[in-house]
Amino acid sequence: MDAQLSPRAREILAAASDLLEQDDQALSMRRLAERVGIRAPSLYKHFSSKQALEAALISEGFAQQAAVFEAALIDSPQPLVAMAAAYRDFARRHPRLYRLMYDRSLDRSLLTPGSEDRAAAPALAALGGDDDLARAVFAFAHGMTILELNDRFPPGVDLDAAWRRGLVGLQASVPAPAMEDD
Amino acid sequence: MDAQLSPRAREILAAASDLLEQDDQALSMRRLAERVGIRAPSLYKHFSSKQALEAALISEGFAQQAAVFEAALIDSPQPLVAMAAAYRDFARRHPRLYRLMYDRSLDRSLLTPGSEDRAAAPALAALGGDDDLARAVFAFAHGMTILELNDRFPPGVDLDAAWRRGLVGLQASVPAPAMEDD
DNA sequence: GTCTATATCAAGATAGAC
DNA sequence: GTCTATCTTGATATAGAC
Repeated sequence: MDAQLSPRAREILAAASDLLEQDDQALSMRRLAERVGIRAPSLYKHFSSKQALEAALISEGFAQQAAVFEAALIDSPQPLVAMAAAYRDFARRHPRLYRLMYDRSLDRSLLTPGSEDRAAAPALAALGGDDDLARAVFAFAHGMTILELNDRFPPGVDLDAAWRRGLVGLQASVPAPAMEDD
Repeated sequence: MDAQLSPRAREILAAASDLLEQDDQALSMRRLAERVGIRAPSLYKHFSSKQALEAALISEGFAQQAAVFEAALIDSPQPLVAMAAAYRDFARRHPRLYRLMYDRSLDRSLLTPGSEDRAAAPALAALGGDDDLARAVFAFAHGMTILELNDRFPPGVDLDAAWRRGLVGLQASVPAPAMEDD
């Protein structure tokens, strides 16, 4: 992944990834430079702008999501359930990256081409190619996830139960996988 | 609503509401003061901080949502469908207020007491008091809404269809309203 | 590819006079 | 309740030397 990045740029990106998860304001060009051991203006030799750097982080995030979703699709007898668990888990492990990826509009011209689609493909496959249903499931998963990150559910509630309830309802209309003898 | 606010504070709040929807960075204390016709430091005689002012905007937003949801609950033969339409409509009419209300954690001690619960109550009633299902429906509605605002669906897709698909699935498990002769 | 120096701009907030 | 003056802090980014 990110084959077009220089080794130095990759080091900077790794440092940015660490910084991002520290706290909401941690990722500034100054702090990133300090972390890397150079001065802030030098960063611009590697990334043309902060936005470009963030786009690289986002592309990496999509690649990570794609990997875990593909694993869920292959390994599990209930791909959608496994994918939902993986979705929530990714966001809880990287909450600020998740926000960076989903809280705003994307300038897709800055992303690694195809990275967003690759993350979405396994879910669409699990849903039998039904686009409307895939959008509804995506919305449900994102809603559960971001509302949890934003503390919008009362403390102590059983979010697993809400996830199950939602997935059961949405999944009712999924065509069953084809049998071997069909 | 907001009975504890002075008339002047209410004027300021109305100006803040206008400014907020102008663009993402429009609501600063300086610009707000200019809009109102005073200097920025004077605002602090009316709101103790920018956060307090934002909390007042958020409380107002919840009150507006409560009003439209209550209307949907009373007027419609399909309250959940009507509420979903009202939910989406509110967010599209006030996209930046909607983001302010839902994009981050809330300091609920700054809100008008009960405003958040009042907005949630009609949906819970429409769902027969099933908390898990209410959370799933809330997550679906928020997800559809915020992903639309963030341009996360391909251009030109039929979002009405995705809304219907989601609501139909989730609603399958809603207990039917009691019949007169039950 | 790194540096120093700097431009440019913006933000929230406080002190104290009137 | 308004003002002026100011504090404090922060940000992204560029120019040009080495």
